[in-house]
Amino acid sequence: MAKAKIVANTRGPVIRARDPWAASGKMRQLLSEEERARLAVLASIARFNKDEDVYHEGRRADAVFNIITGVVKAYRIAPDGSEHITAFLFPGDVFGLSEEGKYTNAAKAITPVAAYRFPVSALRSRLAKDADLEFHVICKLIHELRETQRHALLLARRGALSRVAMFLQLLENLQAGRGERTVEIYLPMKRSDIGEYLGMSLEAVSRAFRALTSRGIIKSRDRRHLKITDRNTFDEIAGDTANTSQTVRA
Amino acid sequence: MAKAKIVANTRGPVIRARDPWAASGKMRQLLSEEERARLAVLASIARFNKDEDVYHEGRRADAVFNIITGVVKAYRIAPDGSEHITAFLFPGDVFGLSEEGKYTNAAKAITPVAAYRFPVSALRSRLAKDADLEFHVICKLIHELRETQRHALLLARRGALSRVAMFLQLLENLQAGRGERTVEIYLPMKRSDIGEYLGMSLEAVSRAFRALTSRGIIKSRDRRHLKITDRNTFDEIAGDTANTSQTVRA
DNA sequence: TGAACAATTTGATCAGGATCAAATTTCCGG
DNA sequence: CCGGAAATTTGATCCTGATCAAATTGTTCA
Repeated sequence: MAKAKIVANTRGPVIRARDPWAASGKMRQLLSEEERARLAVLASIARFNKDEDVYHEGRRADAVFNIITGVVKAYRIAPDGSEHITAFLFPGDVFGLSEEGKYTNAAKAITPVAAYRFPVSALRSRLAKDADLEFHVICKLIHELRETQRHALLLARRGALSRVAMFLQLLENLQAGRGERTVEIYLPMKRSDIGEYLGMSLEAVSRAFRALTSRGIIKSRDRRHLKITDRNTFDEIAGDTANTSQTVRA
Repeated sequence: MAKAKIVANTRGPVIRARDPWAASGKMRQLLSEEERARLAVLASIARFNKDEDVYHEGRRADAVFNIITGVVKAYRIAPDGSEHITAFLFPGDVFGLSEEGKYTNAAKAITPVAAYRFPVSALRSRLAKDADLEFHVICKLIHELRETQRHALLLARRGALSRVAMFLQLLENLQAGRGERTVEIYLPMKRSDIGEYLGMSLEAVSRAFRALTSRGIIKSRDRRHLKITDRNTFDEIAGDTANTSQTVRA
């Protein structure tokens, strides 16, 4: 388990929300200022170094995290030792929801990370008492569900270029949504991480980048910064199969 | 849009829940009898023939469905005309949650289907007033999120056998969870549907089945019924990378 | 019951990636 | 600023699954 330095309850954590309805184009906060305040009292701040574990599988899940700065990867180790990445988590993202007191995956900071830490028990009883807050959480979950389905959609896509392009699209949306209008896309993760997320080899990822570059579709400043130079072809390759579905079991 | 025969409010719909915490082994109902009763008054019953649309993309999302019997596939049509299946929906499953008044995917019955139909407006105001019920919905959503992430995991898996095996595992869990302890796995969907769900060609699906059969790992009675004859090798091939992660953005 | 069509299986070819190897570049600690 | 380790790129070969075709089997309905 991470030996995170818990920095005590300072002022209220500002749970900055990405637009939960991004697809609709409107920039809306998930939680109101007041709602955030209601949760604020529960949190403390934790910091993690690059490559430090936030928590790992099987660990008792006693807290939920909300990233302030940095990037985290959520992953699982397969019995054969290989690892699979289920998600990249960016500022604003919440993670660590557990099922029955155990984390079912591991999380590791891939850059220095600061995050709010919510004890799960407190959170639960708080939610139970606040219907309004709860409703927003539901909206959030539905949104997340959609994102995950998008990931599945991405994985179903054959063709390395398609996958990588769609991945870049995803990153771009994520960053644009948070107001980082730098035109440039930032890739905090390693090629091998991308490969695992996309279900392909790191070499294939590398080649896909080169292919996109040589075709003049993207242009990279260094290994972690690039911009899209040919929007049309890019979107075409990414397939742009827009949305996903919403389904729940009762 | 489906011209579903709405069969009016009969008695209360029994929202039969699959175990929301299946992984923990305990068989728990998502909603209590009483909670179900609270939702019951909102629903009517709709029936669909095999191959009939339940709803389709872009349609105003005025209702949520809860399957009583039959199987539904949720899918999207890509701009290039190809379709991708995002989920198979079985009895007990709820679907049709919309984002902003529009369905973002299509749903079609692949067998005759009966389902409860909940007008979305009524549902929403009901939920807003019932914190307890809402909490369970959250649990449900988290569960669904987990399932979807499992789907993503499945898609990331390379190797046709792995994918198909994992798919069968998924079906088995689903059916076992509902108490159908027939040992036999039932496949209500076409090979091409499976292929789309798994992101591979229908021929590859067919070959994977044959491969598993000739290796003595599964044995099929007919095209829609099979059982696993070699559990060990099966699990090994399926990779059994158990669980997934839980992540939400705030 | 058979014609017509849908679904599935099987075959053969081919391309995209995986994999193994090696050369470069980047990153860090000292 | 240097040396070593890690990350990335590049190369070459091989294999899996996509694709195109055709043969079977199943299903539906007159």
